[in-house]
Amino acid sequence: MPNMKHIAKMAGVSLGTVSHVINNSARVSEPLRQRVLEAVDALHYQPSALARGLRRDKTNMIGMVIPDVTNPFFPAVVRGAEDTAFANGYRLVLCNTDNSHAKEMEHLEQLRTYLPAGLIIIPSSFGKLSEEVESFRRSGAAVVFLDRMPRNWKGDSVTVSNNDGAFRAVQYLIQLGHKRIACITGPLHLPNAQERLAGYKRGLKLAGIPILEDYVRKSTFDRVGGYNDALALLRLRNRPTAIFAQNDLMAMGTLLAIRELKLRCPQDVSVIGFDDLDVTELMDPPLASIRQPGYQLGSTAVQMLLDRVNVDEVRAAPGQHRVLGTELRIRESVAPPNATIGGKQPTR
Amino acid sequence: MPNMKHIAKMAGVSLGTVSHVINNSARVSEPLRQRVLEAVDALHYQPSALARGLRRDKTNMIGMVIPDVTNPFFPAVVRGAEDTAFANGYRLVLCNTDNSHAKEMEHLEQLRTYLPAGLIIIPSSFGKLSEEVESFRRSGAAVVFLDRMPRNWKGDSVTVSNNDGAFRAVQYLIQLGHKRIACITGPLHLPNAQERLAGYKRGLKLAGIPILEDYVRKSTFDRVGGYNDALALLRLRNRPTAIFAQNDLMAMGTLLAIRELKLRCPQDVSVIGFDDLDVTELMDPPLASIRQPGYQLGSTAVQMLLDRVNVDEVRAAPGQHRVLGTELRIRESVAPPNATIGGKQPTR
DNA sequence: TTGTAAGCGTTATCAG
DNA sequence: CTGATAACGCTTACAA
Repeated sequence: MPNMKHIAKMAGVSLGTVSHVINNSARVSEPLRQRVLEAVDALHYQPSALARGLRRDKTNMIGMVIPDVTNPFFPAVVRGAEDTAFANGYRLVLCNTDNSHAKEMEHLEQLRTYLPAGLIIIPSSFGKLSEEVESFRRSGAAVVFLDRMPRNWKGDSVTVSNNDGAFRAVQYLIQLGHKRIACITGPLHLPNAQERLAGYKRGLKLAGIPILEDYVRKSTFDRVGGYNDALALLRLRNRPTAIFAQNDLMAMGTLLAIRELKLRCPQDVSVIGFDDLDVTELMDPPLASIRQPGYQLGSTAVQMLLDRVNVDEVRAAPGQHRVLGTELRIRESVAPPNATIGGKQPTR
Repeated sequence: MPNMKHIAKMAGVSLGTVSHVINNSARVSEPLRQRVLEAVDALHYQPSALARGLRRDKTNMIGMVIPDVTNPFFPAVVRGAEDTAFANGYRLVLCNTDNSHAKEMEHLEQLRTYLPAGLIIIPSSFGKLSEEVESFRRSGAAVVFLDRMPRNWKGDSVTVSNNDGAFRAVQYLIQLGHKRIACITGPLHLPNAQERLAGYKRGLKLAGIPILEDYVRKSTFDRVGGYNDALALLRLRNRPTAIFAQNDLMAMGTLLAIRELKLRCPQDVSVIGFDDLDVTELMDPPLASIRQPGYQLGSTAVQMLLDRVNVDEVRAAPGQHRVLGTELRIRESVAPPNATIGGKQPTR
């Protein structure tokens, strides 16, 4: 592969001049500039990102740490981040933590040694994380937390209005006449799960409906979790008439559990999710959900990160917490309790 | 951040010795070894991946180029790749090409300057691609094509039995009594789309059913594409009784088109997809599909790549073409033509 | 077994 | 405006 020396020789100039031309770091006379550019073109020269990074103490990579690409909510986020990063000349290094603290830490330690320009992280644990994240900042990388963050985080973050979204979901169910409303939560050490739970409770409280312990099931943010905890809920003597699942994957598990028990959704049980994945409208029944702007979450995170890295006024500014809105999407998986749906055949 | 010099000073040894301890590249006396290790621990030292890569002419990154994480088939592949890479100490750099040749090339050019150990690519174009890929190999990176590859590619690849999968889908439809079977294809410059089309035609031919041009719609591998071309098919005077969509996203679009025209699936039109995404069983109606082993595709690709990089016997071996099997998954979206489904209410 | 030093491909400083 | 030259942090002959 050609390097700067080759270019310099071919163009008959010094190394420094080549560098200056490539980086516009000093005025170079037009004839020399041209010769350099021609050589670059002729040899298909691309500067070594490694050497450059080593020298500059910073690369054009952005580390992105997420729990699991396989959860359909995250790809949209990743895509938003990737697009914005790419448009600005940055590259994304994707890391799956698989919800494991150990994996998360290992990824971070490794990532740091590449001197990325920044780090975007959807954390799945909060133990020694802050410490590790601190050393990213010390090494000059900008850090943005996405979707969730440690309690005491003072830096940049982008999240969604979890509490509000959950609140409105519950409010809508109540408005339909539901009183026995259950909630399947994500792992409660995750702030977003907590916030959604808080929103759920707020909704019930406001309507004067007592919060039953049995109706709150701590689960995992996946289909299996939703399935298992929905089964448990549906087997209660005092079965809920509506279930709010804290994400769509769990809502899907809930639908499966409802089928399993030969119940019907929404006639016997209403279900509402959170995320509003693309497939919700195609489901049986179409799943009501709280929409989260995944793509925007990712692209906003990268934008904030790059501003902090490149914009002088922002570099030293205090941490920004950006909160994006959520939106209730009503679909056929919710109905009044014990409703016979007018004009519609029961779905299977 | 601490570097090797710090460790050397702290342990009272030379730079070279530290390096030897860290890489096990030479026998170092136990006492020195211990002192080095202690210093490493005390300072939380991590070698700079940039410096190391620059010196070794190779990093522990694997570039992964895919069309779009947002297509739910790819995350499984990415996840399989990520897991296997991580387990072997490698990191994945993810690049979305958005099905654009330009983006693809730009990603590749940039990627190469990081001297990745390898490249896994699901190509979305084939123009100057081979050329660029060649320079990866010259720079010492192993390259594995995934899911599709250029005609003349002689290196490693992992694909699935596209032709066979499509063939069996069509065969099944025919067996149910269908004669008017349409096919919505992906972009035909993509080999996998071609193969699936060939499998479709093979199935029809074998049954002596003529292949109608009107029944083959060249589309794009997304929901909108499926929707539009399904609409066109469903408006034909001689409407097909079954539609084979070359991926699940297009099959979903097809279901939407069917609803739009107030037809019913499967009573009026049977639909079968390709991919077998996780959500298929929850759809309305549950979507029949050809299963592709996404995760395995990704993990196999990384495995092949690492073998070529690290295993002496493999390094110089001729390119391997691994083909993974597909599997027909029957679900309620297919039925005999004009069937009144016994005991079931028509779905909506 | 351990230390020394060259060099990987850049950038940045400093003379000229 | 241009050219030497010293880092950046590491690996790897080679010398001691």
